[in-house]
Order: sequence, then structure tokens, then C-alpha cells
Amino acid sequence: MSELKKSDERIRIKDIATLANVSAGTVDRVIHNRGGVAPESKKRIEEILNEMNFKPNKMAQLLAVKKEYKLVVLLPEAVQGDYWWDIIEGIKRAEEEVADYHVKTEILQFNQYNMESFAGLAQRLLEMNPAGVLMAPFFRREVLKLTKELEERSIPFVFVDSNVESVNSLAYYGQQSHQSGYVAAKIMLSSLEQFSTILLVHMQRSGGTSIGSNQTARREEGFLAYIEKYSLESSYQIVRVNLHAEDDGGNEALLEEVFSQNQNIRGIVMFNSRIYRIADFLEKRKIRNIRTIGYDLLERNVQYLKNGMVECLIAQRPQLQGYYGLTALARHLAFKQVSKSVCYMPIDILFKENITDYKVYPFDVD
Amino acid sequence: MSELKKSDERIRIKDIATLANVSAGTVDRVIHNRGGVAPESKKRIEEILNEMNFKPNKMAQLLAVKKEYKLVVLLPEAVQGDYWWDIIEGIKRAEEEVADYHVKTEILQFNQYNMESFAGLAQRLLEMNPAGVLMAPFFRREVLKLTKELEERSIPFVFVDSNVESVNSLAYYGQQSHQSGYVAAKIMLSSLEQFSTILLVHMQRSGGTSIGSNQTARREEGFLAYIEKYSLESSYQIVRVNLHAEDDGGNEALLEEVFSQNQNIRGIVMFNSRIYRIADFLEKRKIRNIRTIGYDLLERNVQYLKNGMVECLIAQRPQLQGYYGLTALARHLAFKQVSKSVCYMPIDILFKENITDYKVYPFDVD
DNA sequence: GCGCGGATTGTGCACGAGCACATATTTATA
DNA sequence: TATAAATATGTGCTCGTGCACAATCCGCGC
Repeated sequence: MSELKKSDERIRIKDIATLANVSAGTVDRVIHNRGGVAPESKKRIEEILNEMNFKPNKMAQLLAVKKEYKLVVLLPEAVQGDYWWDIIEGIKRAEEEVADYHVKTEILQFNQYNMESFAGLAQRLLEMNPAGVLMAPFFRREVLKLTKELEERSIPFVFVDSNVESVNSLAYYGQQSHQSGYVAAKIMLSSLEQFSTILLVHMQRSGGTSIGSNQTARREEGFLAYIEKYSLESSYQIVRVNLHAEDDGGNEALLEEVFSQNQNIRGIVMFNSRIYRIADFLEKRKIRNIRTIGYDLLERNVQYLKNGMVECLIAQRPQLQGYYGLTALARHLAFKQVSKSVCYMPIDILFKENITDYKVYPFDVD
Repeated sequence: MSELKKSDERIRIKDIATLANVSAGTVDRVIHNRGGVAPESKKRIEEILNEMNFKPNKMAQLLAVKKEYKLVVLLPEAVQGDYWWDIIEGIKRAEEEVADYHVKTEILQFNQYNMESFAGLAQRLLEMNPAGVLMAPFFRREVLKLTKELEERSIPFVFVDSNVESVNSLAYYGQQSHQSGYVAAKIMLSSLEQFSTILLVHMQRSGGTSIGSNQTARREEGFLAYIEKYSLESSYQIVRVNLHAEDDGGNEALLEEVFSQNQNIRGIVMFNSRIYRIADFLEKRKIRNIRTIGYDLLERNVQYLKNGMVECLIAQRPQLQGYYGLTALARHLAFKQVSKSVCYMPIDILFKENITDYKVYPFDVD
């Protein structure tokens, strides 16, 4: 005999069935619009469902359902320690957590300096007919082509890193790069004596393309925007230098030259993650009394932060972009929880004093 | 016959059992240390579990397990718009999400100015014999008494707001108040002309206790620490004023007086969430050209941020303390995922330019 | 009245883990 | 050696939902 639920317990399909004088199967048919139910029954059951505010047990649902969701991730190739690597780390973490939702992930990585590479993988992605897509939108034309096709096939997609506002993505997780540059300027210029020189260090590959994502340019824009906003152009002198990503010997020479030509350098900012190279230089030359700001918590950056050679690191938890992005897709597919949103990662400002307990994720699992 | 799992499918207890030539029941006994297993079998099974990296299916686990967990939350009384209110909001959100884990929550609220109130509820809490406790540790002696008892009963507990390092909590979620004051100083002092006056506004209840949590004092300490670190005491003049939480007419008079006595006020900082009161005053008096920094995203604060009367708001997502705290407890209980940790909320620095897409939570559910 | 077909509705198994109880195997004891 | 006791292991049901298949009902034509 079918036990009546206790008052405080969650209502089940079986309870609805009892109340409507039908079997669980019929209720199920109504819930899933599977047809084959007499109109009167359907109406009655729907009323009771509403009245009782029935919410299916997600656990039971996931356990019962055999549907498999294959997500495809489309990101640039990554090497350890770089921004994209971190994003992938976040994706892997999310992957483990959503494994129970029957979500599987495949990662495709393109060469970010080669459009054909992106286009080719976009094609391959479509052939895989995924249930959802997470991507970093590079090469606008190609992205539009891809998202158009995805929209036509009703495949949800999420952007990380940068957004493409004109298309209808499920969500976007990104960094406020401009803003972080703005903050960097505030920090740098506070208690920096007037008429000092500030050195902005850039870095290029041999090809001429700057390293990192295109976020670095935005950071610099933000930095300069601050200076402009408070009309500080005349109070500080800005000097730039271009280092080479590969060749370190040459870089030293370049820095030597800049320092000899600018005796009053009091601040150095680097908008990519390689501030440790500057710290290397400063330490070697025993140069003190220069304030340095960099980005990202590479091992070596953190060491220099702790020993004082780097004053401040700005971090934006790139891992979370991947983590949230994938989680959003999985939840959307498995639970129909729509999570249409734009969300920026926090801008973490790290000094010697607060680096110790810094955490990217709020939980340590396992 | 027991089907062999397909290579890419997730490994189940049954698979482990097959590999170890035992039944699922025996594997289950090993996993849960329930004893009654021959040493050789146990060893063999454990090896296979490790080798195969077995992770139980959470859905199946939750569905099977009948255990109910009652969590008790012990926080100060809250009114809408205040810090504790936000923490409770986060708790409620988490509550919904962990409802499927058979976790129920009860909130007890004490008068934060009255020790007996805390002690009484602590007693009541113990009588409820909860499965876990989330609390804001007020009244050190009482907290130690309570946590000692909890430890003896092996009831896990999580701190929010402030930490008590000497006891063995499962986790602590808090704000880096000192640090946020430090950052506030950086922001305030950048591009503030030398020898200006900075006004620090305090607020008191009629009783004499300052409002907000005891975080406000820490914020001010951080602010002053920055000034000290860069030896800026002589470059800026710091002036203080004490407003009353209740009486607004009197406050105006007080501010009038301060302004008349200090002609060179160029910056105002308030370490609690009431910066809008200052903005009210400034707007009424049509005073411009003063940089204001406040805390927390009250509706009115945000309005003033948008219209420029407040330059910067610092927010630390108090909601997340509650949200993470409760989630950590629930996961710990339901999944044995230990998450022993100290975790600080991000320090969000909000200007007119980046307030628009600000989000406390990364997902919009439902 | 019988049978057929379509429309409804009911039933039973699967999902993976937990757990109580049943059974098998070994060891101890008279 | 028989038998109880202790140890070790296996079996089968449970949780709530999804879904395939089975069972029923009703009306119609012959």
C-alpha cells in the first residue's frame, strides 16, 4: 500500500499520483508532456502539481536518466604557467564535479596566431555535435560563423576571456582587464613622488605579436585612462620598453639602456605575467626603491612578492572562468537552470601582507 | 551476469567487486570501514579502489542515504541592509541548493550587545543536538565554552566574520578587513594633493558601541597602517568625527562644525556602510571636489556611486560568507569532503565604471 | 457477442550506493 | 567429530524518477 508522505517530507511523484487517483506513470507522462493522457486526468494532475509545488528530486533524476552530454571546449593552446593553462585547470576541476551529471568534456586547442587553426577546429567541433560549447572567442568572423551555426542547432555556448555581445550566449565569464589596469594605476601612483618616471614593460614574441591574451592591452588602456582622468600626464613621465619573450640576454641589455637613459624610474608596471623577469633584473643589479606591479600568481612572482622585490600582484583567478563556464553549461543542460549572465572575476590585489591565505576556490575538496 | 563496464564509463562499486572477486557488499564494507572483512580482502580491495581512483556517484549516494542533517546557525540579529542580513541571505541561498542533501537549517539570532543572549542561544543550540554549526564568534569566553562542547561531541562547526584560531573549526570564511582598509588608503591617497585633510567618519549607537561588526575597527587599522608604512603622517592631516546612528539632525550640525574647523578636507572615508549619509550631506550643501570612499553596496550607496557623489565603494560579498560556510558544512556531512580551510572573500573595488555588471554570485539560478 | 484497434493507464525494471539480513566459511570448544 | 560461535561474504531491498512494455478500457464494425 502506498504510504502517505509525512507532512514535512518532500513531495514525490508517487504522492501526486495518489492524490490524483492515478499511477506514477501517468503523472510522469504529464510532467514530461509525453502525451497519451486523458484531458481530464491531465488537467487534474497539472493542478495538483502546481498546488503542491512539485519539484523533482534531482538526485533521482540524474541517477535514472541515461542521457550523456558531451561538451566541447575551444581554447588556445596553453603552456604551463600561462593564463590559458589556468583556465583549463578550472575546467578540469569543474569536469570532476559535474561527472555525476553525465557530462563529458573534450578540449580542442587552436593556435591563437593562426586563423585557419581556429576555423579548422570550429569545423571539427560542429561535426562532434556537442551538447554545449565553451570557447574563447578569437577571430571575430570565424566566431560569428560558428555561433550562428550553434544557435541554429540550439546548442548553448559560453564565452570566457572576452565577450561577443552581439550573439546570444548562455553566459560570459571574464576579467575586467581595463578596470584592473585602472586599479593598478591607483596603487602605483599612490605615494609615488611627483615627477617620477614610470616604466611600462611590454613583451613580444619574435613574430611581433605580444604575449598573453589580448587582455594585456586592455589593462594598459585602463592604466592610462586613470592617468588621463586625473590629468596626471604632466606629473609623471611614462617610458616604455619592449622585451623579447625568448631571449633573456638581450633583455638585460635593453633594460640597462632604459635605466641609464632614465635616472628617475621609480615605478615599473608589467601587464602580462612576467614581472618576475624584472624582479630578476632588479635583484641582480641590487636596485631597490622602485615600486613594481605585475599580474598573475606565478610561483616566481609570488616569491618576489614575499621577499619584497615585487610590491603588488594583481590576479583575476583565470581558473574560475573555466570552472564557472563549464559548471554553468552543465547545470543548464542537466537541470534546465538557465544562468544567462555576464560575470566578472574578482580583481584580487595582493601584497606581501595578504598573500598567505590566498585561495582561488572557496573549498578544498578531497 | 555482471556486465563489464565499458572503458570510458565511470567505475562503480560493482566493477570494483568484480575485479576483486568479491561482492559489492564487501567492497562497501571496506569503503565505509564497517569491519568484518578479511585482512587480505581488505587490502586487495583498497588497492583496487586506489588504482581505479574510485569516486562514488554522489547522486546514488544521496538517494540511498536516509540520514537527515540539521544544521544550526548562530548569528547576531539583523536588519535589512546590514551586514548580517547579507550573510543570512547567502545562507538562505545555500540552504536551497543543499536541500537535496537532506540538510535542514535553523537560524538562531542573538543580540550582539548582550552576552546572556548569546549564551542562552548557545545552550539552546546544544540542546538541539545539530549535525553541524555555523556561527559568528562573539564573546570569546562563551565561544570557547561552546566550541569545546561541540568538539567533544564531534560536531563540526564553521566560523564566519571572524576567526578563532585556537579552536579546531572545519573552516573559516571571512573578510580581510585590515587589508581592505589598506587598499582604501591606497585609493584615497593616490592623486590626493599633499597636505590635504582626510576626514574619517565614525558612527555610534546611543549606547556608545560602534555600529557594524567589529570589522570596521580593523578596516581603520588597515587604513592607518598604510599611512604609517609609507610615512605619510606628516603629508596628510587626519581628522575624525563621531556621528550618531539614530539622530540625523545632530549629525548635520556635527559635520557643519567639522567642515568649518577644517577648510582643507579633500577626502572622506567611512568604514561602515553608511557613506550615503555623507553623500546626502555633501549633495545638500553642494560640496564637490571631495573624494569619498565607503563600504558595502547598499542601494543608496550605489546610487551615489553612479552619480559621482561617492567615488569608490569597497565590498566584500558578505553573502558569500554565509553561502560558502553553509555549503562547506553540507558537503562535509553529506560527502565527507573535508574542506578544512581559511578563505577570505574577494575585496571588490567598485567605481562608477565597473558597478554595472557587478555580481555577488557567479550563477543566476532559476 | 466477438474481436479489433486506439486511447488510457498501470507495472516493473534500471540507475548506483547503503544497509539489514541471510548465508557461507573458518575457528574454537566440548 | 560434532557443534556452536565467530568471522567473512553474498543477497536483496531501498531511495525517486524515467521509460519500455503490459494491461485495461471503450467504441465500432461485423
